[in-house]
Amino acid sequence: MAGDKKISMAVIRRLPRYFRYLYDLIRLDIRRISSKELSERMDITASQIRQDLNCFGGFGQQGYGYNVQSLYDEIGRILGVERRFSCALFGAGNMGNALANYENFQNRGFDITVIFDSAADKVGTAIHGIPVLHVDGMESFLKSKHVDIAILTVPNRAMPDITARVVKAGVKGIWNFSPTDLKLGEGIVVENVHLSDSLMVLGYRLMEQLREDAARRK
Amino acid sequence: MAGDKKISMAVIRRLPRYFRYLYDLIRLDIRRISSKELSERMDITASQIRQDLNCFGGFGQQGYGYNVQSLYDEIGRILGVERRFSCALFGAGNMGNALANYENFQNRGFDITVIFDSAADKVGTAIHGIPVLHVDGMESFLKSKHVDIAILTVPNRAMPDITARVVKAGVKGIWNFSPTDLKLGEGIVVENVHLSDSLMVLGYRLMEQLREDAARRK
DNA sequence: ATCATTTTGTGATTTTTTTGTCAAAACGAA
DNA sequence: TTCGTTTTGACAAAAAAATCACAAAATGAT
Repeated sequence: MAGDKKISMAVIRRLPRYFRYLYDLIRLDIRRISSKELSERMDITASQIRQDLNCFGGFGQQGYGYNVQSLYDEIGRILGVERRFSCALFGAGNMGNALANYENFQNRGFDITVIFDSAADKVGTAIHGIPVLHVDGMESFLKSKHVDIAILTVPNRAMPDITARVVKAGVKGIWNFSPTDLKLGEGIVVENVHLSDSLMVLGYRLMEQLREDAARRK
Repeated sequence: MAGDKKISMAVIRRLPRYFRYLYDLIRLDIRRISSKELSERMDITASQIRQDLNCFGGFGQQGYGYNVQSLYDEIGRILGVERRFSCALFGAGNMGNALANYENFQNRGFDITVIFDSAADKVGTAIHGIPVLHVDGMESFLKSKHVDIAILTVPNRAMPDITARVVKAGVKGIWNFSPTDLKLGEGIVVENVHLSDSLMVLGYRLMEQLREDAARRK
């Protein structure tokens, strides 16, 4: 049952997907589901589903399956959706703007409380009601207000400086949108969103696919 | 040597990262590098680097290491950076705007040639010089102009319709920014960017880290 | 209440991925 | 050239992840 040996990252990264599918089921008013049926919807094996869920405890019932609502609640609890994190957004450029305006994050428990930038025409304004402050003032801000997560959408060249200062100020989580890989000490959690890497992989796979299509059509 | 047995996705997903590091080395005017030194910079094992690179052929030289420039060129060639893809962006919201304005994608060979939206106040305008057309006209547009990739940043509810139409129009690659998982037939390449999944994983890992910190401090 | 059916949880097995190891190749100093 | 050093490429071993397979539990129809 609820064994407490280290859960692998592969499993963790699948949890949000389960969470989304379960939410869909709730909206469809489906009350129970077997690993088999879920596996068909999600296009993974039933065995994997059972194994994944069992990392956290026996949520299912033999001969019945899983109760959708309570499984949803359990996964939500594991992912900590009820918890709230205070976030500071660095960089009010294109991506920064998009993130600041994206309400879903607030709904998911991530509150962007402040935006830092260095452009004179942005400092003093507000985006989606969130004040934009000059990045020079980050230390004093972070000293008075607790911030859990720094969301980094600053240009590459600014990354080393900003990162070092953010970490020094005690921020423990980083959501990184720059292509830079952050090499940070123990105790800092970094989650990267490398859009250009993703795009390059898409390009590679698409080329491969087109090559395959051409070969078949030959 | 250049064996042609299927390259695993795990390897492919690491290539853009090698590519970035090699570019950094070029800018630092470093001409040659051993797997050992690269492994220290990238924080992976030298063995993995050698194994990864050998999937595509013997780029290195014993006693010398790898020539940075030619390795960079090789990986670029594998990733197809010289190829150009024509892209259509669907959704001129926050994320759509950010992507349309992000010049790096154009530089990487992905040309956004058109933007589709359904909002009356957006249709007819241009974003970053790219015309915004009404989504109703996508079929006729896609019939006359070839489009390789659809970039989807439309609301969830619009996804099923847009996806079906895009695929029907012959688009072969999809860069998906919606939380929806696309279940499409063979021959369509989908690359997902699930921002909220990434954020949830960050939240989970951060919670875990904070718990650990607390335990140590106890 | 009985029993055939469903379906989980779990240990075993297989597959995939990563890491370790070393002979052979190339280097570069003397 | 010669020889000790460096470093790859390839293979072997280990670790991690996914899948299989089945006993045991619960269901639900009769």
